[in-house]
Amino acid sequence: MLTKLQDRGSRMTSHRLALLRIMAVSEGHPNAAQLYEKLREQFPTISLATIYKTLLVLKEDGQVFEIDMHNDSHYDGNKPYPHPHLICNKCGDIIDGDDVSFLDAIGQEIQEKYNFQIAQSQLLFYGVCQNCQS
Amino acid sequence: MLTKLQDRGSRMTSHRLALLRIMAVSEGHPNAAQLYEKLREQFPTISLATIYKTLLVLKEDGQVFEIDMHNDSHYDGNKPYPHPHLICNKCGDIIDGDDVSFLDAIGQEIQEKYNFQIAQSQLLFYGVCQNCQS
DNA sequence: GTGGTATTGATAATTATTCTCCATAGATAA
DNA sequence: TTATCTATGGAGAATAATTATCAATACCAC
Repeated sequence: MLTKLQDRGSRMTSHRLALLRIMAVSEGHPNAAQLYEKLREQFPTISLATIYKTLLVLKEDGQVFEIDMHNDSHYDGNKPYPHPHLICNKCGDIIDGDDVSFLDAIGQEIQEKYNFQIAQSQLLFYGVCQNCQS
Repeated sequence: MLTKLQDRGSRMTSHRLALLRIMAVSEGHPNAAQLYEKLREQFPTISLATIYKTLLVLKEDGQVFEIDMHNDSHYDGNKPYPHPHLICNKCGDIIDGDDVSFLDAIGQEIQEKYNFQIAQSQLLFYGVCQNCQS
């Protein structure tokens, strides 16, 4: 993971390593502010701007996926490959929708019908999650 | 369309009618600023806040669909039912991806596998459109 | 170690969207 | 038609996430 960064002329710093670790370990989908709070425990002088800059680098690297929600992006570092996200309107939880087939099928269909070269996708389903239904 | 509004206790005004007409007629997917410019031709004193307020009402009514792009929402008034949007990274065009099957299949799969009640969806595919490939 | 350069932190700037508040216009009933 | 009640409109301020600026610092190849 760090070789990928260095190949692009980027440097591996303690901040970036820590952010990568948090993204890889944490189960959730934090936003910039939440990452900021977590990193401040280890690096009390870290700036919010640094979070955004680091996330930008990691996004370009494909190591982190941005879930572009309305005026509040969240980030997925566990599974940076394209997959749907299920967002609960009640508890706000973001559930990873891997295990969903048809994705390749949809991609292929769009490619053929519209002659559109897909580079990335953002599939968000809003609704009510299992826990909030009871 | 206007009865729908009135049922909810909303009033049909000349501004709203004009905005509905523009949304229904125009082929594109304008954002708030673009709608503001178009409406200013007819109503020079209209405010940008009015655009946002009207769009909010129409969204709640289901007459307009919000394409929630990064810090710049665009709106779809032609086909307010859920369908994918193909966004070209080169020319910025937004293409309607109706005619795409598998959507119901994906919805059903998510419903079953995750026991998730889908209320709305936002399916964005980023890439290169047909025109920009040549 | 040293030097060149990417990164950092503090803060200002930007930008889309929302809020506030009062004036006005639309609907309803007499 | 007129009076009245309430939703809507306009102007500008306020909000909040994100980005830009820039001097100081830390990383890494040599």
